[in-house]
This record gives sequence, C-alpha cells and structure tokens, in this order.
Amino acid sequence: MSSEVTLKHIAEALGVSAMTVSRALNDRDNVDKETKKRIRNKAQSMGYTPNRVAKSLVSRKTHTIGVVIPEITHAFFPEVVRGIEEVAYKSDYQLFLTNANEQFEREKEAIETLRAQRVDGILVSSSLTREDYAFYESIIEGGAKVVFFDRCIEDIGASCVSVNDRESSQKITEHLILEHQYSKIAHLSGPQKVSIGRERLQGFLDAMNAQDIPINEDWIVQAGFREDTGYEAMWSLLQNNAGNLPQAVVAVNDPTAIGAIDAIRDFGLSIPEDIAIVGFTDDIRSPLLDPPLTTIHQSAYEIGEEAAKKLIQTIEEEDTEIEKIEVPTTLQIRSSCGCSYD
Amino acid sequence: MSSEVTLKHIAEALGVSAMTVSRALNDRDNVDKETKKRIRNKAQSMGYTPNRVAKSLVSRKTHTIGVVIPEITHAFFPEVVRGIEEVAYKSDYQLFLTNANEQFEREKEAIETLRAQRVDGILVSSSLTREDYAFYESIIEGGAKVVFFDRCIEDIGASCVSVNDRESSQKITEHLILEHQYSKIAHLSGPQKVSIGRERLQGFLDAMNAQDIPINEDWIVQAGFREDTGYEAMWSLLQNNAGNLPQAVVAVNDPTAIGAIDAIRDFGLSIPEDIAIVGFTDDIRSPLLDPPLTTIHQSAYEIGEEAAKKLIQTIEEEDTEIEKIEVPTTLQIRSSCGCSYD
DNA sequence: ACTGAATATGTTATCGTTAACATATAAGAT
DNA sequence: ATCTTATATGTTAACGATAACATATTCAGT
Repeated sequence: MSSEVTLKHIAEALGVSAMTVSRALNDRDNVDKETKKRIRNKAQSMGYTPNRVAKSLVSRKTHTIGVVIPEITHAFFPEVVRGIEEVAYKSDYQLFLTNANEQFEREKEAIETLRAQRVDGILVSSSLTREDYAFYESIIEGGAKVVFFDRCIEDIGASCVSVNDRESSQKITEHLILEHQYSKIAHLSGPQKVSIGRERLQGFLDAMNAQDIPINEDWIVQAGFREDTGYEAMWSLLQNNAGNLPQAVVAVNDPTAIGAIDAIRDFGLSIPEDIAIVGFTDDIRSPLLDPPLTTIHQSAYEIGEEAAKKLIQTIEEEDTEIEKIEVPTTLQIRSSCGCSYD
Repeated sequence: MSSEVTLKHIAEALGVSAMTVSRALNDRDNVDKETKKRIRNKAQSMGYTPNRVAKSLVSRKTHTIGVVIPEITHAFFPEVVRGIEEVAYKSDYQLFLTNANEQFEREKEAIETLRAQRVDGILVSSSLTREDYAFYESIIEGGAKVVFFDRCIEDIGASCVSVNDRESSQKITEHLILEHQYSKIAHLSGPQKVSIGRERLQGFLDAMNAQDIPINEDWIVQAGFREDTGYEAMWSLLQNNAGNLPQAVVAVNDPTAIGAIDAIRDFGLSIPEDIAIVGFTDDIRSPLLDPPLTTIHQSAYEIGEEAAKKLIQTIEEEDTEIEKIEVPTTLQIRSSCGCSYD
C-alpha cells in the first residue's frame, strides 16, 4: 500500500516548508488563506493521504480500538460487534478485530499484538477459564484501557458491560417454578471461572432458595458454552441420574440448550413433556427449534454500544469511574418450557 | 495505552546502545551471547513491548489487513471473517474490520481510513453497483493491494474470490426440473445491479433453456435479499398469478426464501405439496425450517480463507497473477423441494 | 609481530508528521 | 520614523525503531 505522496513532496512542489503544508491541511488559522487554498488543491491533485502511522508516532494515539471476542460464528458476537462498530464509527475510531476461538492462549497473544499496535483501548470478552487473572491485572496495572463485555473479569480495575445475568437467570428459573410448578430442576452451568458462568449459576440458586426448593448437587453439571459440550453434559446428567431425573433444565446459554435437546431426544425422552428446558441468549435459531426455545433475550447490539461508549470515555477522559454497566434483558417465552406458543 | 518502555530505556539501564538492544531482541547473530541474554532478560523484566507504529514507519509495512464487509448480522459474513481471521492469524497479520452497512459512502470512507492506516492490503465485499468503478480503479491504479470476495467488481485489476453463482443457480434449478419434473418454475430474483443478483438469474435462465422450458416473465419477480422483501415479492407473485401458479420457486437467497415460505403459507398453500421452494446460501436457520430448506451450500469460511490467502500472496510476492477464484458449492438437498429428508 | 578477517558494538540518519521555538514581513500606534 | 504587535512562514528536534555505515576488539594465519 503505497500512497507515497508525503507532506514533503507537496512542500517541494510548491516551494514552501513541510510545516506550512501540515498547518494548511490541518486547517490551522495562522496560514495565509491563499497559501492554504493552493496547498489543499495541490494535496488533492497529488492524491495525498496523511500517514496515520507517522501521526500516531508523534501523538501517541492511534484512534483505534482492539476488540477481542471468543467466538464469531454464533450470532451473538457479530451483533455485539455491530453495536461497537456503530459507536466507534461515530467517534472516528477504527476497529481491530480478533477472534480468540475460545482459547485463552490466543486471547493473550491477540492482546499482546494489539498493545504492540498501540491501540488506544481494548474491548474484551474473555475466554479465560482458569484462575489466572494475572495477565489482565498486569496489563491494566500497566495503564492499558480495557473494558470487558459479556464475559467479564471483575475487581481488577476495568469496567464491564453485560446483562444482569444473575437476576435474569433467577427470573427464568422462577418461571419454571412458578408457572409450571416444577421443583426438580437441573442446571447445565458454564465454566465457573467465567463471570457469566458464576452469575447464572447464582441466579439459578437464588430462585431455588427463594422458593424453598432443595438443591440437588447431582443435577448441577458443568457444561461449556457450546453445543457439543452441552450435549455431553446433558448426556452424562441423564446417565448418572437415570433413577431420578429432573423435570426441567436451565442451560447456561442457547447453544448448550440446543446440544442438550439433542441429548434428551437421543435418550428417548420428549420435550417439554418429559423434561422441559430453557436457555439464555436468544440465539437466532432458537425460535425455529422444535420445540421453540424459551430463553432470555439479551440485546447484543446494545451491549456493544455501551461497551464502546464506555471505552471511548475511558480513553478520552481522565479518571473515568470504573463501572459495571448492566443492559436489561427480557424473558422470551416459547414452548420448550411447557408454555404454549405459536 | 502506554507501555512506555522503549529500546532506549533498556539501553540506558544496561549501558549499551539502543541499536544493540534492537539487535539482541531481533535475535541477530552478531551480538555477544552474554549481552543478548542480559538484554532479553532486562526487556522482559521491564515489560517491554515493541512499538509497531515506529516499526511500521521504518519498514513501510504494518502487517495489517483491512476487511470491509457490507453487513455483519447475516451469518454469512461473520463466517467469512472467521476464515480470513484464521489465515491472517497464521501468517501473523492483524485484521482491521469495517462494516459498511450496505452504504457505498461508508465503504469509501472505510477504505480511505484503512489506507491512511497504511494497511498492507484490503479485502472487500462491495456494496457498490456496477456503474461506479472509478473509485476502485483509482486506488488499485495507485498501487493498493485489493482482493474482492463474494461481491466482486471485475476487470479492474484485482483478484476475486466467490462462488460460482451462475452455475450453482443452474444446478439447483435443474434439480427441480430433472428430479421433480416441475416445469412451471418461478424466480424471486435479487437486485440486478448486484452481481450475485444478475448471476443467479442467469443461472436460472440457463437451466430453463437447457431443458427447453418456456419462461414465464410474470413468474420472475424482483425481491431484495431480505426476509421482508422476499415475503412481499412472493405475495404479489401469488396475487398476480392466482389462476396460474408455479409449481416451484427458486429464491435468490435463503432469507428471501424464508420470507416467501411465510407468504405461501399465509396464502393458504402448503410446501412442498402445492409449491416447492429452494434457496441459496445455506443460512444457519435453513435446516431448522419447516420444511427444511433445500439450498446451495456455500462455504463462507472457505471463501474467507481463499481471499485472505490470495491477498497475503499479493502483498508478499511481486507480480502475483490476478485471479478469479471460485469456491465450489454443494447442493444441499432437504425437503422444501419435495425430496424426503430427515 | 603484523595483516586480514571476523565479531561485537556504537553513531548517524531516516521513516512522515508535528510541537516548540525562531524568524521575517506587514500593519498599526505613537 | 520607530516601536509594537499580529500574521505568516521556516527550522529543529522529537516520536521509536532500524538500516547503513563506522569503529573497536579479538583471533587466526603467515
């Protein structure tokens, strides 16, 4: 990519100094109107494009934001990215997108690279599953501007945008208890190192406790976030509890629920008659499933918007407060929970 | 983002020159082993991150690729991006992602910005209509490395990666004719300004002509690319041809087909008994539809991979050939065409 | 012991832009 | 006519890394 035309070239062509050209093109006022016009015309005709690399070297700002997502195929993250994109575009920031593919090693590398690129800030939805905050602690300590979204790492000095996972999880669990009188409820939980894994489990427990329902530890199984891990977790739950099956399952997210649905079917049971199930996320496929999946609808776009706004604020203003921003959810009732829906 | 530690800092801390530090960290061989070790340890302990901005200024390479997509919500593009990401990651390139939101003005701006960022190359799926080459011609003329994907602009000196739309469209139409003996076939076409709209219509016509089936102009209706436009187009087709309905419909893409299915149902007809329908794209929802949609499966991931490979090759090697790369499609038979499928 | 090569290090200039300071010219005030 | 002040422009250095060239030091070969 070689635009090649530099300030110097323009300066030489017009017999002025590079500085004057710089001033003219940046529309400073202490440049003669005539000269300014001449310079700008020349710049135009020579096809000048300012070199942001050089500019960044001087200003120590790149006007770029790094985005690290753990996954790009399922609809949620692209939608978040769209929200980020929109806000970034309006504030004239460019986006560096990196997909960590659910591997923390890649996430780390991505962030190293982004820092080497001197992005002004980073938006992360972490794939971290181990107890290893050290990496984030050190980069935040080192002055990096970071805002987490959806999958947050808390109490390490960074803001975070997500839905109120705990409350939403409680809400959907209570729907099962109060509307359908289920009391034997299982939970396919996410990794406990990831905030949404913990929060959603907590919400589930809150609902059970609030309704005085005893909790069966055997029915709380660690599933990942994906379809295949959901299938496996559900399958082992069914196997290990053959004599005492739950009436309903709360899955940590929709892909997990989708996998679980297959497992339940393969086990020879029907949904929601034998086992009801609910998810979380409202995946684009969820209304089309058989039966359509009852889930928590979260506005991915809005999460993206809020995260980008907060990050840009953190970049541009001194001493911005560290916040935990919650984007509201809605309960999306369909029929996998036992409700009728069309 | 301030890593702050520079070569100079390390140099001062150790009483050597910055150049020696640079050499040591880049693992050049003419540096004393002991010194190298000392320098590397120090760099590590001081938390040094090389500044790519400065590096780029010297090398005139940024090791970044700009990606411009017209849309990010539709599952297709995120999947393409994943393919690009994977190849870029392996070759150690970073991605600048921009979403033009189907607006050519934004696409242009995005590209200007990417060039100012001095990306090494750009991957574009254009929202541009055919009439307006000039912009791309001039930047390609100016030495920009560009590879188009999916929505291509041809014959302007850039490579292009896409699916063989025309042939694939013919293939799926012929499936309706040869396997199901339909002869009364309608086409919900895409906008004729967009290459895939034109190509797919052509493929449809090719199939009809090859099998000597007369074409009924009333059954060729312009639909957009979206669900809502698909619904409208199908609805008006049904209304306007109430006395003489087609037996089957070829839709320009899956969202259009999804809209059309609703329209057919709302009109009181059943699928595929009264009217069969096929799509193009293989949307993530298509196997879940009722009935599951027969369509053309295009490997978005592979399109991304090929495009990224070609671009990196164009960047790194002199005089790479300009190619039109076609990624094969497969006919994804389900039951909306009248086949049985489970 | 002396030359030539190899090894290890330092110095200077450069990439393109801009901040900070310096200078020249014109216009206004006394 | 001289001194300010404002306006317009130029010069230098810096951002951080590195290529190109320069200089020490060591060591083998004769």
